[in-house]
Amino acid sequence: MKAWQQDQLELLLSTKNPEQLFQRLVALSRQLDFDYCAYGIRMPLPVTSPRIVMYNNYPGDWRRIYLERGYVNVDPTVKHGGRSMFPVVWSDKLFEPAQELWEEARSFGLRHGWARSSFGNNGIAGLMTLSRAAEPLSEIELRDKSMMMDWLTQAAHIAMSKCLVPKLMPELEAKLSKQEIAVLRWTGEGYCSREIADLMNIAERTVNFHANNAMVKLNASNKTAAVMRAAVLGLLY
Amino acid sequence: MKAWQQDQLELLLSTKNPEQLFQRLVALSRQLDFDYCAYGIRMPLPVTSPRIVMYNNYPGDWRRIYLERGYVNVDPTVKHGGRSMFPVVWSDKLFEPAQELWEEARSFGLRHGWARSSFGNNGIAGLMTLSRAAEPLSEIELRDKSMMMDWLTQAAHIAMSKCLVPKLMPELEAKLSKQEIAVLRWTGEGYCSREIADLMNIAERTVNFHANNAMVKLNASNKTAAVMRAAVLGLLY
DNA sequence: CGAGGTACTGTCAAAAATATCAGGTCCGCC
DNA sequence: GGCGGACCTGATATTTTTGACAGTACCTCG
Repeated sequence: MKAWQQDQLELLLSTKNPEQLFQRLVALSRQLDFDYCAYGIRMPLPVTSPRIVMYNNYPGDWRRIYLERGYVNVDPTVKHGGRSMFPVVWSDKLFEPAQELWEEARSFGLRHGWARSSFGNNGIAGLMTLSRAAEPLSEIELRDKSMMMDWLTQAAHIAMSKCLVPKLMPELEAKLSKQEIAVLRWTGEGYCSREIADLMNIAERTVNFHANNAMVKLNASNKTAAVMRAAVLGLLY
Repeated sequence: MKAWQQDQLELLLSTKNPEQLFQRLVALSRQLDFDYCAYGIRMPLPVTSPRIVMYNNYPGDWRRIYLERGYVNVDPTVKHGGRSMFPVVWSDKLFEPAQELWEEARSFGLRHGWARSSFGNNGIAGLMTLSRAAEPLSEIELRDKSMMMDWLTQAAHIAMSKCLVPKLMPELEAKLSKQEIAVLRWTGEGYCSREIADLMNIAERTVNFHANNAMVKLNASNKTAAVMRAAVLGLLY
């Protein structure tokens, strides 16, 4: 369990293939005495139906059921993770709004678990879940291991993001020029082209020109979409 | 150094006063053998000049100089932190683009340091910096402590965010209705009111009505600003 | 049962954004 | 010395947004 961190993080980051990367996460989870590891990652776009990818080593049947019934939209751990970076331990109370899911999960041996989300500067969100059938998570165990569990969550996020961005989030690779960024910023602040032209001491036509270029680069169909995309992708800071 | 985590995190979270909270961070930094601790937090709005708050226990003169010269806009650790959640160790190479800052910092005893940024689901960014005059950070030290440094970064982010949001980011407290969120989502996707009306099976006027309510709640002067604010604040997921 | 919140709808005129046309300079890099 | 990129500008026609007017319908909670 020693010599984690540096070495392990570099190893994770050097893994190009997401499946292979996930297998390494599973191995690390096992070192922390968790049979199951699940990692879900959500891209920030499109906002109306964010792209979500999930990896886990759950029993095949449970994987299928979870997917088929769209449990991801009900799962209280997912809901919690979306709103808070605070770790949660599975409990009856937590799963109260999703009895069915909870009972079924347990029937597959997913009885005791822990989950924590992570966020990056690019709008990508991740959720790490560690679980097992046998031993409940005691206070003492959490005291001893939570730091490594947190580390694993962070490491997984960084490595998985890096590995999945090129395929799943090509807009993130867009390079906006300084003027384009400035125009998008002011636009997002609510100023109209005319006002921005005054602020930047350029012609209104030029403001629209930059805005248009940004729209093309971000594959957005209008200014509002361009501003939003740039914003959620962290391109404006 | 034991019994960190749970207890400490709860202690940090229970601290309402940011200055007092920071003093606790300083104490924890000391336990990790760092004389200096600095924590900077950046609110996501307004995008044209994000509100930034900094806490540190640096010598008074250095604090003043850093502020006066606007070093925050030049500081390579800040720049790095804004783009990556990866930790960095201070080095000549890192500070190459800001020689002046680097030399002056060292003259104040800020010779060896480490920095790491953190991000939340609400667009708030944080940067933790741990530093000291005497010993350089060795590989071995990092191996032993980096996990706790990471933990401290995360904990500081969560605690500081919670503590500063009410004063610095009131928009974050806005509660948007389902319909308002739906309208903002589609708007951010680039659809115009007419199209959204069809998608949602309501009148165009109603779409505008919801959009307008969202604008009021978010204190935005037009739809574009409303969408952007909701997006960066993580209100659309 | 009334109050308050959410959802929903209508019309009209002014203001802004978008599409599309066609140009120009300045800079660093190969 | 040319080439690509960022930067800058003009005019016009069409679509969209915004703001301000004024309402109805439903549900929940006290």
